[in-house]
Amino acid sequence: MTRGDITTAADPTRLLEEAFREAIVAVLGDDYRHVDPIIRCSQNPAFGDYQANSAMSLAKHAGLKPRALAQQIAEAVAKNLRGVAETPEVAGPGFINIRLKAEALGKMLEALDTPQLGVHRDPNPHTIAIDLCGVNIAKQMHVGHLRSTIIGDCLARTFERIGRTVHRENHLGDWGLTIAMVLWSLTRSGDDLDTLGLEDLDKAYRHAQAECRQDEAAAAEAKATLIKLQQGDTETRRTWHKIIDVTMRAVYESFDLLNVKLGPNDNRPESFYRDRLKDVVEAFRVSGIAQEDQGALIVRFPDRDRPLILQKSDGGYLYATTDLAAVRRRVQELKASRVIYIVDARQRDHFRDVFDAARRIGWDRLDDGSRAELVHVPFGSVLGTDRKPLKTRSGENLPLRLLLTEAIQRATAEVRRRAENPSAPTHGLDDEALDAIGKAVGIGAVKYADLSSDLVRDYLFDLDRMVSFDGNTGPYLQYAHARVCSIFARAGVTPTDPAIKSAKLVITEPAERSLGLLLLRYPSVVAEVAATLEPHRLCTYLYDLANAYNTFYESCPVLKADRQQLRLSRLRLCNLLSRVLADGLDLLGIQTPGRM
RNA sequence: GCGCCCGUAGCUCAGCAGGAUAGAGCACCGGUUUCCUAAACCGGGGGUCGGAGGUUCGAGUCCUCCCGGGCGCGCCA
Repeated sequence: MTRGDITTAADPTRLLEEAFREAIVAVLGDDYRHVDPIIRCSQNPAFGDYQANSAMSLAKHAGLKPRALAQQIAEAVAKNLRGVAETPEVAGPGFINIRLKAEALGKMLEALDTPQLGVHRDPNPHTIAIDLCGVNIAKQMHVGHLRSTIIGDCLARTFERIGRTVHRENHLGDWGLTIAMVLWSLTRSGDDLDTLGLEDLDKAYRHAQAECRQDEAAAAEAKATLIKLQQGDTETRRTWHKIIDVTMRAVYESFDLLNVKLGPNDNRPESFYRDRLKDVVEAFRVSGIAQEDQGALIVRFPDRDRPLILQKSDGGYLYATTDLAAVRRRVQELKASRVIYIVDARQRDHFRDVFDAARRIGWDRLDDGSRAELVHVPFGSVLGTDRKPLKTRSGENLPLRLLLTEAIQRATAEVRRRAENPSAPTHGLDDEALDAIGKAVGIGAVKYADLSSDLVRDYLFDLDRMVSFDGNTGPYLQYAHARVCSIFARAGVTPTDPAIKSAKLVITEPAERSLGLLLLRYPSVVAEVAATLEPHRLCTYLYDLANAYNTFYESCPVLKADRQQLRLSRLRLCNLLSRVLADGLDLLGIQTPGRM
């Protein structure tokens, strides 16, 4: 490995790709310089650590026999990989299997053992905007906001981890007729606004909505209130600010409880765009992209019946109008090359229309002429164990607080139960400490359950399963991490001890090897999540990693290793593992208590 | 009616821009260990990957049709 390999030194896949590309060129000629060598991790250890799968398709293209070509590539690549891998072997229809030398594996792991943990920096200088959370003023947060917030925060952390600047855009619903209905309802009732809580606002919201639906006079009053709000009437504005304060105070508490990196600076409410809506509509009108139809202004698309409505026949604007204003700002002012919407899958059609309209008018174009990627990350509903969307008995959305409180209670109960074991490191901790751990575990459980399967699928909110310390759960991962911490406590050394930090990593046992190979995949997994916007890939990886660690720990003595060199090597490996685990969990927004 | 999404073990889910005999967890059955270790680890049974065609050297993965479930569809957000 040369000096120039500093970034790839810890990433065998990249190293192998290079080596194979050269080998392919050596065998087939320069025309093949840009083919993908198709390097994959082997599923089965019997086939080595990695495999190159390109020979089969290349053979067809070049008119050669697959196995014969594979043999030639294998021979050519052997030279490039001297010192790194054993002699590559051809198997099956033309797979080339590669097994890393233990020595090289140790070196790569040492190269991974940096503060960056080998994660590559994304050189793209543009920012990324993530539309997430989207709470409504005067409404409690419910399960629908949960997913958007958790997923958005996770993706934001991932992008920040690879060096991108992220704008978290909390597109608050603080404007429009629904808000006006609440304001009207509150002024009429004459309640003391200073004593109002979010539950009261929530109630007013529902009552006002029901009343306006049935009673035309009420609807007219609400509309009048909207006009007062729009015209800046002092009293109305005062009430408006008040309900925003009350709502957001509770929302910030939820953010804090959830351990998401969101705050007042991330608020970009609908009202922020209110002065821009006229321009949006005008731009579409003068460009001819939008047309009048039955008194409304709409955009038609050649490939679908459904039009996008920009302006109602009464002159009012719609949420599509605001969304277009937001796209424009995010690309042109925030300079985002990716604008990502974390919104319920049911709004797929809406975003398709909005994005297509934005592209047609060119609002996805950046200064340098490139086009920003507008992408909707759709997620499924949260279902109860009865397979129906989570609702309260009265059929309303389940408040987030209720749901989180129960998760925390369950987790805390389990933490306490385990603390009764005299050999548990948590034994004898006071209530406050145990509660703090229970909170981290409960929230971690909810988040992991949310992030660990394909986002578009509906997921079952099953507390029994998600709070369990066994299986593919948040607590299992946190537990694996805590166990590593406890080794160091027992060893009486800190992970930063120079003897550990500088120890040579020696890979001997199979379990050690599997763990090492898995650790080396971390940088590419992070990159993969950033590319695909699929956090569950990271979850699966971390779960495999925790499993590999538990197996290693079972079969490889650490503190009682028979040689001092091996002991230090394994301690260093443990430390590396714990940091990768903690780093990965942090990307998921999950905390890692030292004991649990 | 039009459109979108989903269908993998009893249950909950993976399956990495098609690659070797389809993998986990839970549950079930059996074993090891009480250990440097916080009860963890190892093994087993269980699948015509919704169905039928097609493309390919190779399909759970791509294409077409069908079945089943969910969701959306002009002035709410």
